[in-house]
Amino acid sequence: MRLLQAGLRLFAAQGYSKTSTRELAEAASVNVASISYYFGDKAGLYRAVFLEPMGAPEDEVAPYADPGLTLPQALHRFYAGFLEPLKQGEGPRLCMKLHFREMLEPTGLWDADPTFGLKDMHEALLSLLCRHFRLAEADADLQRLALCLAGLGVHMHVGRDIADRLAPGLSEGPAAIDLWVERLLMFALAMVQAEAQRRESPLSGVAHP
Amino acid sequence: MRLLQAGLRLFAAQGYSKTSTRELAEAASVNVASISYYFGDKAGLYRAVFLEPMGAPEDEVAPYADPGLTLPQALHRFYAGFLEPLKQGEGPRLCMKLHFREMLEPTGLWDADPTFGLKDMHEALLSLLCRHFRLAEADADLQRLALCLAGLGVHMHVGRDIADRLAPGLSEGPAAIDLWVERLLMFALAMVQAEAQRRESPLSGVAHP
DNA sequence: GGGTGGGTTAAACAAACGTTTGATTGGTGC
DNA sequence: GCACCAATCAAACGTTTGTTTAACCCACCC
Repeated sequence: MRLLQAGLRLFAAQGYSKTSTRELAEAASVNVASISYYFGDKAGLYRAVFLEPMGAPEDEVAPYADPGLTLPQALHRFYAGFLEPLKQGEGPRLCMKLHFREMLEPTGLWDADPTFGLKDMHEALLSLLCRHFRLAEADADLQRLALCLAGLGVHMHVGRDIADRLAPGLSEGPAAIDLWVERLLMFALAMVQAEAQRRESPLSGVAHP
Repeated sequence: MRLLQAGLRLFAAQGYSKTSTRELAEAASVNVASISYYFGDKAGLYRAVFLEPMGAPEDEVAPYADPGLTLPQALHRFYAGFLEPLKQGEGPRLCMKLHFREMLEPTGLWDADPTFGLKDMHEALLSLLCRHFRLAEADADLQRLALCLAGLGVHMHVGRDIADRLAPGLSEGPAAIDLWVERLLMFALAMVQAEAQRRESPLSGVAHP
């Protein structure tokens, strides 16, 4: 159905409310009535676009939740999986963008659970860190670390357009994305190590003015 | 003018296009016509709300662009300045949110320069890193590092709501924000150090599967 | 008191919105 | 040939949008 493609493209590009039904219909080269005919209404089309390409959400988590992996291995899989949509065509990229857009200004779709699969991801990240730090339960500082580690990945998606203007061409092509994964992993490991050092000698905070 | 307050609140909360003029007028307890009377049109009110609290943009950059500062000092000022709005009332917080919203889906206000003051910030960050790494000019890896450092700060603003759901109470009160600044600084320094090590021995990449 | 002008108001405006209608099409089974 | 079905279409629906209109109020000045 061409409406799904047009919906993904337009909703991801300009948001839900700025996209009119007529615009959608014209972009898909179909009649306006087709929207309500196939999806009930505009919100139905949005729902369909939003939920369609979502397989099992645990597929996202599984690769790096494996307890057998070392920390660098797990984090590498984490970032590689996170940035993988950037390597493929514009389809998966737009899909990611749409999801992050929904996250930043919910249309009410997942009002009940605005954290979506994010919750799972965060918990997987936490348990991974718990294992590494040999902690039974995550404390506040581990939460902070986990949020920053995830933020590194999220930032690559939501800030991509701006980053491309500030430093053009840094995400061009699959090879560039692979390089990003490498760097993110390096930064992430450095952050984990810094947190570990802080835990050993809590007073090692850098002297600030 | 109550319209400015209502505009800030509503525009920041639900975006430009989802906020109607009648909603704005009712929230401000004024007549609908007042919007065009005082601001010309809805876009004028948005412009006023958006630009009003902006002093000189170089004030944002100046504190940490000083070449006399050490790297930890400069980065501390950077993050402290970045998160300071979070410590104040909801006014500055909403203002920040509005600006980041504009960044993620431009209404056309700064279409000419969608990077806004971000460009200045990024360049200041780059020159700071250049000094630290004794580089004449920033290369791609330095750009990547700068983007990640900035992303750490940006993430605190755009991801605050979601982070609060994933790990509630981590940003409650000025003391918690100060702690965040400390941690972000620690992570940032760790990332810079990791990049420095990588530059010394380029092959020190972690073995990944 | 009468006029002046800024501020406010309800009402109206055209345009765009999401949605529905009823007619038309083209293929399928009988 | 005829009935049936899903699919598509132009047109119209009623509502909401942003904006404008014209009247009104009230303090002020000559």
